[in-house]
Amino acid sequence: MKARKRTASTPYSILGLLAIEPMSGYDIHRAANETIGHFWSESFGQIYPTLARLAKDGLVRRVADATPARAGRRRTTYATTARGRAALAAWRKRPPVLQPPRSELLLKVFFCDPRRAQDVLLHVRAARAFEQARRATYRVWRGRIRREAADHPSRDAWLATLRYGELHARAVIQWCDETLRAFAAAS
Amino acid sequence: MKARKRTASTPYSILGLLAIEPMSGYDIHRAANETIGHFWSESFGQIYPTLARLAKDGLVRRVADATPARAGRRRTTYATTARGRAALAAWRKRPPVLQPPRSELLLKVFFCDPRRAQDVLLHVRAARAFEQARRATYRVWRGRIRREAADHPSRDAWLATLRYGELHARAVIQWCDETLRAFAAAS
DNA sequence: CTTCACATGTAAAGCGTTACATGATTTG
DNA sequence: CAAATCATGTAACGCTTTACATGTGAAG
Repeated sequence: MKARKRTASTPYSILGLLAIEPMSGYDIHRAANETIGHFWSESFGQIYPTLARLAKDGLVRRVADATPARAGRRRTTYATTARGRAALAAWRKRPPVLQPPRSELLLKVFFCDPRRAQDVLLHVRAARAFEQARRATYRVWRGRIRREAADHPSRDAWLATLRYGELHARAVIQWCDETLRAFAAAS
Repeated sequence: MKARKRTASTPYSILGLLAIEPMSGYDIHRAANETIGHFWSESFGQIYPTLARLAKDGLVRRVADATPARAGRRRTTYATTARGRAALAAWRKRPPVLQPPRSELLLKVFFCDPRRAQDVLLHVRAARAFEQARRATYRVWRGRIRREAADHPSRDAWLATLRYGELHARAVIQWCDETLRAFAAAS
């Protein structure tokens, strides 16, 4: 009779997406990439088994396809149930578990050999380019939210997570610039 | 004859710390928390088995204790070998694998019910307090590096990772403030 | 004499990705 | 008809944490 672990937020990420709109597993994967991709990710290997479990537990249910498959195999669309939305609300209230941060880039910087700094600065430049590219993505997303979700009740919440991405990208780019300058001066 | 996975950076984080100074497994855990803790973490369950494997592979070796145990069980101190340092240098050159970001806080914000926004804003306030506290830690660390590593060749690299933490904390705090303001205005 | 800090290690379980298997339909 | 896209699902593997097991010496 021990307290089980219950840390996994994968079921809730799925529940949350289905609460916005009924979707198939395939859609969930795409929607995750296109909306919460800068701070969350789910693979098919997680999505399909989790959907099956949620359905068994009565937190989601199969529904008729609103948008039937355009091509390929027959799809299975899921929607949340009242119990599913209640579970989501309860999860939302619980304080988020902050996962230990892990940045291999910073690890390489920390263990950087000053005589071989160029090896690592290459990675810093790549990181800068990556964040710069993401900034462009964020601009696209911002336009999409403004156009397609102008009156949606969750609009402000979506803009807030987007804003996080922008501020994060700005901070990373500034850090890359400062670091590149500091090591250029040193060499 | 397939290409094996080889993603794990745990052995390199250990190798990197041992390259700075010979240490025991217990020390590695503490050093990780006190120097790279804002972007990396290792648990004992990883450290001890990894140390054993690295020793077997000849990348680290047991050495006599420089600082013998002050209390408790006899400790085992490890140092890097030439092969270990070579492996570390090779790893440093490889582009870092960027791990999919996962922020449960942002997930809760994204799936926030606008009518129950207070539930989530509580988490935002906690996150702000957390980052604020970390800022104080960073000030302590900065002083320690200036005092104790003034002439260490890796000084600039260590300051760079510290600077990352500071910029990150600043960005998060700004985001928290903006978000709290936006939702206060809306309610 | 009990508690705390030091110290090492193993076992189990959870989480997550990757690779693989399968298959239908559209597009070139 | 080949390739791309849509779509679902399983199996294997690897990484990491948590819990447990064990034991010592110092401090209060």
